[in-house]
Amino acid sequence: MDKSDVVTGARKPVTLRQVPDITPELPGTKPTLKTISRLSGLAVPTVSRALSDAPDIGAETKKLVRRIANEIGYVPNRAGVRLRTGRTNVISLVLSTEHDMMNHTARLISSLAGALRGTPYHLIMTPYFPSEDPMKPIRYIVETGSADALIFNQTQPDDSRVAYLMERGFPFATHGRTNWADRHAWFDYDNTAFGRIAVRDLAARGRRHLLLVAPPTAQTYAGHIVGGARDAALAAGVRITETTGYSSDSGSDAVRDGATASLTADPSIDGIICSSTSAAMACVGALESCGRKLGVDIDLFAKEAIPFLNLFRPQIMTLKEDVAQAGEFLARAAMQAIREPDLPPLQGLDVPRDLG
Amino acid sequence: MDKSDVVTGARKPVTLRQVPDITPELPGTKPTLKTISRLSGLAVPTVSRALSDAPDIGAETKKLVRRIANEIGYVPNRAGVRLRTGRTNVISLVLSTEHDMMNHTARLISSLAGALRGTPYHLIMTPYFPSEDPMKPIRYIVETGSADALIFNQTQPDDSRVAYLMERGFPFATHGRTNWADRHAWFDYDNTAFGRIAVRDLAARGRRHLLLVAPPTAQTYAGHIVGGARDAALAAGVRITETTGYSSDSGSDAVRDGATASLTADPSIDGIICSSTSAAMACVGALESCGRKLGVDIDLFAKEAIPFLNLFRPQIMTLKEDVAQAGEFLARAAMQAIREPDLPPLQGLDVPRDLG
DNA sequence: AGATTTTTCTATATCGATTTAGTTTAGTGA
DNA sequence: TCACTAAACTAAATCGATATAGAAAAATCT
Repeated sequence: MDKSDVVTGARKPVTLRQVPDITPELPGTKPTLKTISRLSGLAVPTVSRALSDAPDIGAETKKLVRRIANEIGYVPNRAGVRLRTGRTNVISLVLSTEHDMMNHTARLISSLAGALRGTPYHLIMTPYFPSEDPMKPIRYIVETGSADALIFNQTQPDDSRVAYLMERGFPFATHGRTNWADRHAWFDYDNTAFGRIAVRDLAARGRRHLLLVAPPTAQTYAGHIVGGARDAALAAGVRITETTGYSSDSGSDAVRDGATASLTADPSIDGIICSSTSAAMACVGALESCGRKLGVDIDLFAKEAIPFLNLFRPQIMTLKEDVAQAGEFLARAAMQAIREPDLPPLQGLDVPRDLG
Repeated sequence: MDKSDVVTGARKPVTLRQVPDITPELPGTKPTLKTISRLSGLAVPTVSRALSDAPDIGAETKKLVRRIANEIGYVPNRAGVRLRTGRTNVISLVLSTEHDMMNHTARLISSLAGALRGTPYHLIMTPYFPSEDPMKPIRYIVETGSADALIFNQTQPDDSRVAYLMERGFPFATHGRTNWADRHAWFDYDNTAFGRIAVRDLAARGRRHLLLVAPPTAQTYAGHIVGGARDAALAAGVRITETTGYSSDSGSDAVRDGATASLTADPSIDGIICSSTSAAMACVGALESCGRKLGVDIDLFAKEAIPFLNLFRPQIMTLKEDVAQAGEFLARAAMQAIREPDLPPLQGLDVPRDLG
């Protein structure tokens, strides 16, 4: 027996009559709840509640309303919803405009956008410039309520943005972990594994002294790479030199010059580990200018988001970071943080497989 | 004499008294016009009109209202404005998720975002998938009114998106021209000049038979490149072969295979022109696999958004396309299309300077 | 002086959706 | 049969900003 047949003491529900008039009054006018109200003869709030499947609306009524809504192509007005409920249906991707980040970021954007297809959420970009306070865009979004959730990257261990958002209970997901990783949503590439694999594979090729061109130490993942590399170096009995004065984010020229200096200062270096594509290209420039032969008397191990480096030099040893996976995960994590704030936050680690 | 002193027959304006109470009632509550209304003793519409500098509000009143607004950090609620006026303060960048997302688009995004800083406009991304109708996202934005203007690229001569938007009078700006270029806002790289310079520079190096790896013919700029190249080829007396079966957008593998076939089929080819970075890299792969020596018995001329190719192979002849300039221009063009629909649309051409 | 004009402000309605507090109707129990 | 309850609605208020119409006060004109 259908639940809707059990009517015990009830007001007569509306009869499922024919829709009187489908043609909208003004052709250029978008349908609203009022349009459906007029067409169905029901009050506007009834229509609203019917569409949101509220328990105090009759089954036949819901069916009628949904049919009309479908036929006239009703889509809720976002400004109306936002004004009344505060829900924006917007997820903001906050990103640095630093160019180094950009090819990575472009992939992230497209995968985030893809994951939000079919959901009511839109993706907006809130850029900030490396020269200004990273807190600024975050505060702006939270204070103006211009998004339901935030996604951002370049996390630091004691990231002030994360602290701020957790304190306020504002939904967010990060690309990269923090000291409070157990308490918020994140997705991360397993950079510890990257560091470990890099050292192991280089050691397996007989390299004994590795130059590690890591990210700036402020970033959480720099620690991961260094940690993984050190562990593996101990195990394999190889030596590691961490760069000082330049990092994988320093820009091509700085890395090239820095690496050249490092290689000249210590000719025993026979392997390089790079955490970014552009740093890897700069290092190739450096080692070739020092007269070293890649794959012969020195090896280079690098991480990349796009299969590019092996077109550049087939000898480079590479590990792929699947940014598309990150985007898809972060979109889901952000939506869950919005809709189910009490559930444990989604967390995901992309563990690279060593194909070497 | 101050204009505000000329009071000829007027209602007594409000006295510029001290603000009675600055503390907002509930600390977590964002200030609205109502807050300013309460603090100033003025009606809400008066406050609104004062802030928008309406002519029927007294100078002292405006000063008072602005001061309070500043002190309590008033920011207009976007949903309120949007609901009432229909203005979204949003500009949508519509882009394909497939294309050459890596360099080009990423730069475009960051420069667009930069140009919109300090304006009330936000940038949202509306991606579409190559498999689906390019009209779909456009129609969605226009019909749901989710942006005030659109920006998109990959224009075709008789672009249906442009036709649709012009017909409806919806503000937009394109990266790339169309048949109706005189009637809408656009920014374009002068690809005719690119084609011309490429041929001339290759001819100057003694190359006599050039392979042109152009974009898909559907795109407007493909015609420009081909046109420029043909003209210059006539003038210089060199031969041009346009690729068939593959274009600069076909993907690295397809370009590599195609170019290999072309070079094998016609060994007289001693120069290649590429309109994209990835195609250029693929062509290098092809020519090297044919045993040709870049810069010695064959030359390659390519366009790139980021100085990358000369790290890859210093012998590649390159011309730079300044995408940042495009982003900045398109942002301004879109804003003008919104605010001054009757002014002639902004149009800009980036003419490359030949440094060869 | 009285009517008119000007300036400056207020009252009210509105955009679209949703929440809260009723109201109607039909069936139930005594 | 009559109060009582449950179900299924409707009415009114609200979110924040703004457009429109109208009202109050001061200066000007006749």
